[in-house]
Amino acid sequence: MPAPAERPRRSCCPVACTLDLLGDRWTLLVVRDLFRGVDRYSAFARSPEGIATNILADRLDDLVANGIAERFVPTGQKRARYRLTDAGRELEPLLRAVADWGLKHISGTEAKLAPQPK
Amino acid sequence: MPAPAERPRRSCCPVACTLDLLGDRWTLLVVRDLFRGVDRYSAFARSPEGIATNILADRLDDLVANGIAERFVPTGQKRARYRLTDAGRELEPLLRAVADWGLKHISGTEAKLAPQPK
DNA sequence: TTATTTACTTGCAAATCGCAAGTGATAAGC
DNA sequence: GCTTATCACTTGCGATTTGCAAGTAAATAA
Repeated sequence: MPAPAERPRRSCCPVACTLDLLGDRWTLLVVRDLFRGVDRYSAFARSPEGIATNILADRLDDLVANGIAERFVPTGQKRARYRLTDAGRELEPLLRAVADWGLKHISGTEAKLAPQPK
Repeated sequence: MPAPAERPRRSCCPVACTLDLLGDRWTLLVVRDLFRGVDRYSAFARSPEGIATNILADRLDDLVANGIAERFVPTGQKRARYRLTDAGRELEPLLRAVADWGLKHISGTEAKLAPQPK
């Protein structure tokens, strides 16, 4: 039972609807990792924030269900990987705005966000 | 006991830290209303998403505690009002990015965000 | 002076979170 | 080829948070 998933829409406001998909403490961190090129389950789990594995599984499912990320298995391999969809990639300005605000207004924050190395 | 309040910081990532303050389903909607000039408790509660009053009280407290909004009582009046601080006003690009993404990628969303009519 | 509204608070059940501990498949080492 | 470690999850469960409904005291309106 995922958290930011298919709930009844609260209003037709684009802010409210986007928050229905991304509005929680973890989803955007997974998206941030996807932007950094993280693509394996265990790698997301190793991020410094220490997401619990059940939550990670939920969030990845949500992101896939909502068309922001996709799960795939590279040919010749067996283990799953994740990558951003086009819609997911278009979250970059949003993510950047979040990072910029944090850098400016929360002391002790450090930049590290880089565009996908590839 | 507010939700997105003074928790131990999860990491020094500006995205994570910003999410510690704004990462839930309601906080940014209250900020959106503040941008629209909504300033009274009852008016926030009347927004179409229908925030529960206990949650509204919590979120307003959080926003004030985190320096994003401030509570004030106009001279000659008795009832409280709320307004954005400078830091809060600088959330505009973030809010706009959230709205833009929703408008583009979630069907049925309608724009309405306008700069504070002042 | 009485009735409304406003700005909250309180109680409580249901949903979600976060931790710890599995589990079975895959890959690595010998 | 066999053993061991890693990976991608799932499960259980207590603690926290949510969301609904109802209540309250102060302020404003009638």
